Amino acid sequence: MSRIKARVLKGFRDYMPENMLPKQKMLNLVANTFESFGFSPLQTPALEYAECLLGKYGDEGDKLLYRFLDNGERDVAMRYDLTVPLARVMGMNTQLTRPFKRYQIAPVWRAEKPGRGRFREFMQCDVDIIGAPDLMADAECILVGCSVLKNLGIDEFVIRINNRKLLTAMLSKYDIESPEDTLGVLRCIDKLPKIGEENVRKLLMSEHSLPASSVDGIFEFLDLEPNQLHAWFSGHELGLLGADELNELLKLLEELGVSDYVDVDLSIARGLDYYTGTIYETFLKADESLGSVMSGGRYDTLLSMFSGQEIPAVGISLGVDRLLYGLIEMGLLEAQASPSDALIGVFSSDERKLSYTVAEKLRLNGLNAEVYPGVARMKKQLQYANRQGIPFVILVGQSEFDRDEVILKNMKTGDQDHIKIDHLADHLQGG
RNA sequence: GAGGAUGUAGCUCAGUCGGUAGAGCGUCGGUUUGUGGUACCGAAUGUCGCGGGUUCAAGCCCCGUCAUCCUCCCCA
Repeated sequence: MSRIKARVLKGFRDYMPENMLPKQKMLNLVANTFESFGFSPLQTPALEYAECLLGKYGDEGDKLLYRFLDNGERDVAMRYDLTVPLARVMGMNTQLTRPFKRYQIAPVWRAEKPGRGRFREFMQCDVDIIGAPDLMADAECILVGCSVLKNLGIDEFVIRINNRKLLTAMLSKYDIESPEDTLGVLRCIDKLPKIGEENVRKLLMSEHSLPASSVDGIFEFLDLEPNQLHAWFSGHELGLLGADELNELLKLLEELGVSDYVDVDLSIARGLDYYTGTIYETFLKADESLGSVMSGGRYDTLLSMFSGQEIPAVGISLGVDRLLYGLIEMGLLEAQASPSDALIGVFSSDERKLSYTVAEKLRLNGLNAEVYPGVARMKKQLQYANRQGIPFVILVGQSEFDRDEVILKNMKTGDQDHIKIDHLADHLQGG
């Protein structure tokens, strides 16, 4: 039999146990936090009709879809994010009670060129509120995001918020109206923290051939305080609306007690073009170079593509992999090869049933316990526990069992003691 | 998609002037047949990314190709 070369596709990864265990811990906590705010889980198919996804992400986005004909010649594509499938679900289930609050944690696929921290398959984790035009919904998304990070043990982070209406209004003030120009200029402004004001000015003038007066105006806008926005946009309806929205949101966030985590940053733009109002990105102070770990915004027009009517929507999305990386980097989560609290060794075939008895007893007490699957030399069994990072090994032979005892060995310190079987779970739970 | 760098043992890498390969770590075995992680002893391991060319001779030189990493780009 010829051997097949073992390999995975570029941009795709195996998720090994040592990473999956902390990741699942994190995701459980995230899901519980979402549910504590009344968000319900939703699951949608990996594969969608291509037409359901096309035209929602901009021209670039369409090119990044994994798209092909299935065996029945149907034009299909793998989901690119979780927001558009949600919009599709809303279009198919118009009877759903609104506001509809759901969360979804699932992989998405983008046929991008993979790079550092960028993959073709990655996990997204979204919470959205559909059918709530009030800014209270925007504020709630931000509040949930703060709770998630705090529950994960992160306290040093900043959520930068902005409003697309302000950006659109500001650009139209300088006669930048076409979608391509708008996006191009926004993308340019988005680079501000990365490349600095001078370079952004140069880019705006060279690549977008903006007059110096417009560029000056753009930077004047970027330096405005929230309370100056209203005056700056005087007479400009959309701009005034955006200014009011932003200030009202800030007031709400104050009421919710999360203002300390929030910063207004008028240069935040976000890549996807379906955002219509509030937008936000979140950075960990410990490592801002990680990029945004949580972002999103309001998209009041996207749903109309499926339902024919405008349904307001707002949501936030966690960068699961980045967040996990950050948590491990900050020492808040540890890589872990095995979920077991204890390994029960086996001395002989005659004594293995004793090991099974002890293991079952631990499981009934809510502990994770595994019996070594074989009658190997004790050296090998201990070595296995050691390599898997299992903190305790329990040895039980007939002589110990006859006295209702086991040997409990702490693999970190090397200490071992005879423990009554009835007290075993307490010893393990106590650490 | 554009530019740059790198591909040699499971991993990290060395390899001189072209003369068909080496170290450390890891793995396996032993010192301890009911005790790991530290110590000591021993062993196994290669289509030198792939294809072609130059040469008496190529890991090394030339051409092509593929893969990986970095930068630009874009994002989560």
